[in-house]
Amino acid sequence: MKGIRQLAEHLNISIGTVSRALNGKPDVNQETRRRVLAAAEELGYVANQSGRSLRQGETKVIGLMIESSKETVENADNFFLGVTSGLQSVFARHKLDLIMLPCPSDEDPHEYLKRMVARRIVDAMIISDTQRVDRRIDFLSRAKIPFVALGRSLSASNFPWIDLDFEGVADHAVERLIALGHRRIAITAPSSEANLGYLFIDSYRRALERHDIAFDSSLVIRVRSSEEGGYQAAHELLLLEERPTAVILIYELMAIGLYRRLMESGVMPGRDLAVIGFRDAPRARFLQPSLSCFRISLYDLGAALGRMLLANMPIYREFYPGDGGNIIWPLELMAGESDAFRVGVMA
Amino acid sequence: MKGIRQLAEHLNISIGTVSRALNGKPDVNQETRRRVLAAAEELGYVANQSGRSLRQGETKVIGLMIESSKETVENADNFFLGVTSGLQSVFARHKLDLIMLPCPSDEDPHEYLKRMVARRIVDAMIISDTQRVDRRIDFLSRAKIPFVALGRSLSASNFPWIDLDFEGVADHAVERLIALGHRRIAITAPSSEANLGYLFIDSYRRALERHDIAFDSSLVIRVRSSEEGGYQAAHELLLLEERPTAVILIYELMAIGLYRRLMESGVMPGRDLAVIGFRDAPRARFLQPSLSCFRISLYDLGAALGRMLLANMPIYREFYPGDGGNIIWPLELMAGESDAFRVGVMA
DNA sequence: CCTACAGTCGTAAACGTTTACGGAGTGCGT
DNA sequence: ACGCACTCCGTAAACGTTTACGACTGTAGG
Repeated sequence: MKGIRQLAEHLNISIGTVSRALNGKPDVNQETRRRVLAAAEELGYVANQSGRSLRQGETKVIGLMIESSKETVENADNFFLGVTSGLQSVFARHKLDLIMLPCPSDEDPHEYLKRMVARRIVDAMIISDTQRVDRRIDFLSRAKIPFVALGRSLSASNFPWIDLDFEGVADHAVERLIALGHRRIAITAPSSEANLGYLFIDSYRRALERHDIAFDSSLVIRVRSSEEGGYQAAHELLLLEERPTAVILIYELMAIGLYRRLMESGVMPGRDLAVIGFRDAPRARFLQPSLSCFRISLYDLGAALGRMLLANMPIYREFYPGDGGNIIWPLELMAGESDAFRVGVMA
Repeated sequence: MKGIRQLAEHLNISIGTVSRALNGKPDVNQETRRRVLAAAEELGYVANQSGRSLRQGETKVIGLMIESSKETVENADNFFLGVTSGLQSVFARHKLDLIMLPCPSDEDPHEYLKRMVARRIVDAMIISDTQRVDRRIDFLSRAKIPFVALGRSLSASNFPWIDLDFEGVADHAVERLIALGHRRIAITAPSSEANLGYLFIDSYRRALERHDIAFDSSLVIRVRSSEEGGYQAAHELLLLEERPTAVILIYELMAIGLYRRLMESGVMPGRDLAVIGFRDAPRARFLQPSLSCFRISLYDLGAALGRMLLANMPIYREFYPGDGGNIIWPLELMAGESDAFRVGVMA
């Protein structure tokens, strides 16, 4: 089966009518439409995407750009696959397909994005891992490519994004720990330029000051957000002269390494040191003692991203009237055993 | 910047010449080519992929199909991101782009594949998670779409694939454990139809028989290949009347749950029960005691897949003369502490 | 009987490329 | 002066769709 022309010849109908029948246009006889659909099914005809895209200037494909930097590969922990399901649940309603565009680690993400967009293989883009200043956002805005970002950025004043509620998490974590009697609370921050670090630490600082606890920069541990980073964070914590009684992890995977290093020194998490993590990943779920951490439904997040994207595309806007604005995505604390003690009582 | 026509007008050159200049065709003046390339760079022109694909019937895009079933989402553990890097390292040489095609969990993988292929958004396919009988393989063969599979299958007698050396791993693990004095060795098998389970168990059985140890089907634990599955596997092991002294895990992530359940019953992995895993994932790296497991370089695997695919595409075949055949991918044992004891000596 | 109109369908142009073909110009040998 | 080879470039067709436009029916209303 080659193209629509062969299908039309096989039916003794003009190619225009066949196209209209397949695309559900109104001016075609019911009986004709039935025959066309049946023949298409039988011969396994599917429209050639190149021809269609060329004609109508759209591809019905949405791209999800993911960066395959070494750090992402080690840490992503199915984050993207999880989000993908949610996205697809929304896109399926409009016969849109989702493809993932993995940016090679040796290529500049901005250049990669430009290349993909210029080639017109997608109609719209979802970008993640936004940086504090991120040229991709300016580019997409200027080029008028519909997009939505997973993560805030300072690059443009007004663009569609969803971001996790880092500030809420840091705030909640600090309040919770203080309520449990902690006064000396450490926190980890990413070493990269990702935007989340600033918000996270700022909120932590404000929460402390609200309780008249002085901010101590030696308690902000800058390590990679990975298992190894967690190991190193624990190492640095143990070196502090006045050891903190609690630590907040910006990425819960770090808990795995952190636990390990602590136990090597005979420090028991959940008894000698309270630990709270952020953004639960499947692999941290089995820690012992179980980790208190802030969870997120990747599926729901993906669906929200999808709706917001479509709300920003003229053709689909009408279907998603309320989904235009930005979202700070709330997280829910799953209390575990890793911080279940009061300072001075058990420690 | 719209298309090649605008670029041509801007240069006062015919559109044919511009195209030839950009595509490195021989019959174009050096100076003209230089001007064209400069103008293209300046105006940010990139060829519209739809037009190009339509004309030449190829897209310069390779698709990597991944199934986002629940099990995959929980377990994949960046397996695909790792492989992706290797693939891209090969594809970059030919200006091929890789996209990932996530099959929605509610769609039949075979239908999804057909749809993607019919739409002609990719020139070739990499499929994974091959089943014992897998209609995708017949389809791709018949449709003459170049492809390569990650995983063997019985579906077609001759198609390009790479598969992990399950048999070698099971064999090696059994031999190693027997050398350490073990006689009663349990093994886990997947509950799904994936092909690997059969090979794994078969090889395990043969290795045992080689040492005159009777195959005991109660030692083959069928659970999901996940952390939860590991937990359950341990549970079942503990219920056996004559408890095994060693267990081989088909998926090392299971070790996390397994360890947990064992410790709950006071059974110490690496002292009371030897554990060997398969296909190391980053998240198992931090187990305590460290897990003995068979490693694999995802990058190298991806690169091999890429070469094999190109060797099966007429245009690129010449570049990869030796990469046509199938590969059984060897794995290397990384000895850890989880099986480092002799039966009867320490236990 | 004429007009209007709704329901169908065919025709052809257009989308942005690539490429086969042929033409214009130049240089060279006879 | 002529033919020939070579270099460079323009022309136009083709890829597979979608869709604006108009043509052709049949029917209803006047």
